[in-house]
This record gives sequence, C-alpha cells and structure tokens, in this order.
Amino acid sequence: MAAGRKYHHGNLREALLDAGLVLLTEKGADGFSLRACAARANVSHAAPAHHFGDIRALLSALAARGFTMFADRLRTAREEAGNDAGKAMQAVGLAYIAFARENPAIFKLMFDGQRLDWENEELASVARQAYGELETVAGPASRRTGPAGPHTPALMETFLWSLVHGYAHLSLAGQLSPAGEHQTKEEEARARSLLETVSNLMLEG
Amino acid sequence: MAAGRKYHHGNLREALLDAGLVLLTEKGADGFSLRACAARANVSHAAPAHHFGDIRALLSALAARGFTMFADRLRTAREEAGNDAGKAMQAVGLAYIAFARENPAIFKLMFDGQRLDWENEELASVARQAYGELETVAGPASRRTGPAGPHTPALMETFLWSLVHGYAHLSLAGQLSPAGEHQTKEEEARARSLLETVSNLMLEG
DNA sequence: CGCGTTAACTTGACGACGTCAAGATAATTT
DNA sequence: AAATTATCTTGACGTCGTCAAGTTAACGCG
Repeated sequence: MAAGRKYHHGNLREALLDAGLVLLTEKGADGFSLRACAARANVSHAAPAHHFGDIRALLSALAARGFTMFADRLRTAREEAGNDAGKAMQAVGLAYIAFARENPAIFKLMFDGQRLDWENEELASVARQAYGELETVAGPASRRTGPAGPHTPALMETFLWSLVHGYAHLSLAGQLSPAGEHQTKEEEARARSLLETVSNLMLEG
Repeated sequence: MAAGRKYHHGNLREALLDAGLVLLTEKGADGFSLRACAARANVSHAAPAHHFGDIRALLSALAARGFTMFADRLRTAREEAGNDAGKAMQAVGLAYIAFARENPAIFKLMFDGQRLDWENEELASVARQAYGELETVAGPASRRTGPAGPHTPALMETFLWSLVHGYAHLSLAGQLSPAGEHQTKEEEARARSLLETVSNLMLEG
C-alpha cells in the first residue's frame, strides 16, 4: 500500500467531492476523472466505487453541490437588490451569468443532463431551489393579458431563464467575444445592458 | 489485414465524416469515438490520423457540417416566413429550437467550444453564416432609443440568440419538461408562445 | 475482553479510448 | 521501370471506468 495513508479514511465521501470540485475548477472538465479524484483524496483508484456506485453518482453529487452554491448566489443577489422588481430581476440575471463565468466546468456539469442522474433526490431538490429564485424575480412580469396571449408566470419564467441561460452558455462557449479574447469587462457591460432591456420589456411591455 | 477492404479507400475523409454524423445521430455523443468512426468506415483505428491530425480536427469538421445544415434550416425558415418581421423572427427562432431537438448530439457539439478548433476557417465561416440569419431577423427590432438606452442591432441579436439558444439548451438538458417526459408537443407549443411574446416585445416594445 | 461479521479500502485485471512509431502497400512522379 | 510519396495497417503505450478478489480495520455481541 502506498505510503502515509490509513486504510480507513473516515470521511472519504466528502473528501472525494472536495477533490472533484477542486479538479473541476482548477483543471477543468478535461482534468477531471474518477481516478484523479481518488488520487487527490489519497486513496486507491477503486475506492470511490464504494461511496459512489459509478461516476454518474459522483458527478450528480458534485452537481448538487454546484446547485447549492448557485442558489445561494442567486438568493443573495435578489436580497441585496431590495424590493424593486426590475433591479431584482437584473441582479439575479447578472448573478446567474457571473456564476457561470466564474465556475464554467461546474456550471456546464450542472446542466449536462446526459451525465447526471436526475432521480437523485438531493440533486433535484437543490436544482429546484435555484429555479425558485428565478420564479421569484420573474413573477412580477406576469399578467393576464398581453399582445400575444396571457403572460403566464410559467411563460415569463421560461423567458427569463432561457435568456440568461443562453447568454451564459454562449459566453462559456466563446461565442460572444471574437475568438479567444478575454473581454470580461466588455461582456459584463453587455450582460448588464441586455438585462436592463429585458427587465424593461418584461415588466413594462 | 481484415477481410474485404482495399488499402486505399479513395475518399476516406468524407467517409469518416459520414460515419461520425451517423454515430452522433444514432448512438449519441457516448457512442461516438475516433475508433468507432474508423470501424464504421471499414478502416483501421489509426487511419483517421492522416486526414485529421487529432480528434479535435475531426470534431471540428463535423461541427462545420452541422453548422451548414443549421444555416440552411434557418435560412429556409426565414424565406418561407415572408416579409413580416415578426413572423420571420418567430420562424427562425422555432427553426433554431427544432434543429437542436432533432439533432441533439450535433447541436451540443457545435456549441461545445472546448472540443472545437475555432481557428479552423471552414468552421468559423459556416458558423458565421448561421449567425447571419439571426442578424437578419433581429435587425428590425433595433432602434435608436429605448427605455434603457438604445436598442442597438448587436444588442437585439444577442437578445434573440441568447433566448432561443437558452431554450434549446435547457430543452436538451431535460430542464423544461418534468423529469423524463417526452412532451414534444407541449414543448413545441411553449416555444411557439414564447417566441410570439418575444417578437412582440422586441418589435413593438 | 475476544471473536465473528461487516464495512472500507487495495490490488490487479479487463476492454475501450486517443495517440504515436514503424512497417506495408498502392498511387504518382520522374 | 524505378523512386518517391501518400495512404493505410499493425502494434504498442498510458489513461480511463468498472469489476472481482483479497486485505485491513471497525463494530456488535457473547
């Protein structure tokens, strides 16, 4: 057995999640693997199997952690924005995009859908929490009548969600800045004016 | 050497792309691999290396094919919608989402950004073409003044793009239908009313 | 306290993957 | 016809996720 490690780790499950989070944030999705997680937690390559049946379960638990951080971030933004519906919507939208840009690998994992097990109740629960924040700020945009039918709450939520999620995803894919440029500042400004426009259209249109 | 194959394929490059496209559409992203492409084209596992230096180059060429189909689809939708700006915007938006739902693996590949080589000029060119369709239908929404600053063309393009892309991506991630349900019909209707609302807000707001 | 049971972890193996190096074959050029 | 070059094969390497079997330590029970 390799040097300096006890047979019983004691808290391997959490240690593997910590390791996974570090790998994802520091090395990106390419640097992540089950074996790399195990190595970083100082256990053998097959140790994770006991706590997570397969890599799908590990990724789902990681995504759940991501959604928890995500929901916290959105909630904080909403609370700090106060009672102004427009400001709240903009703040939550910007927080959504900022989180994606600051945690690209985790964000992409959270919305993978292919590699995650959505039967996992913890994952579904924390994801629902994050969605709740969008519900809250999109709610005031709903009304009984509109130019093209009623603006139901569900429709306004999908509207806002699609918009900020699309912006975030396109930004991570490098589609919003001309090839390879790291124009963080400029993209931040674009996101801001986009959300100003959107909140105006949704709330006053 | 394995039975029934000639040493010189003659058109291996295209055959590999065909194979890749079939694998992606039939087996999904998990069923795709360089070796699987080679096997399907009836050549050895290392044959692709000569036409595509690495898997990145093969994926980029595949994505380029995807963007070509995509741009065609968007252009057709726009042309069939006629001169009504609202109808055109809705038609292109719906085509964007429909393409994603009909070609999930290719669509995800096209917007991966991690696995693609955007220095590849063919890829960049066809992607630009697809974006041109969005430009065309988003253009009429721009105006010099708005409630929150000017609605520049670039802003309206980003608006529309983010919205339809976000909807498409969330739909593929299974986030828009409650867990595992294949509500194609219902999601189609949701997309339709969403785009009606959006085009109204963008064009008349 | 001691002993058996069980949980936690290791070791080694398997097939599949992308990539590289070396060799074989066929088309092209001279 | 010979030499060169492009194309493709074969075999190998290290890495990956997963499985089976063995080893160690913790826990429950007499």
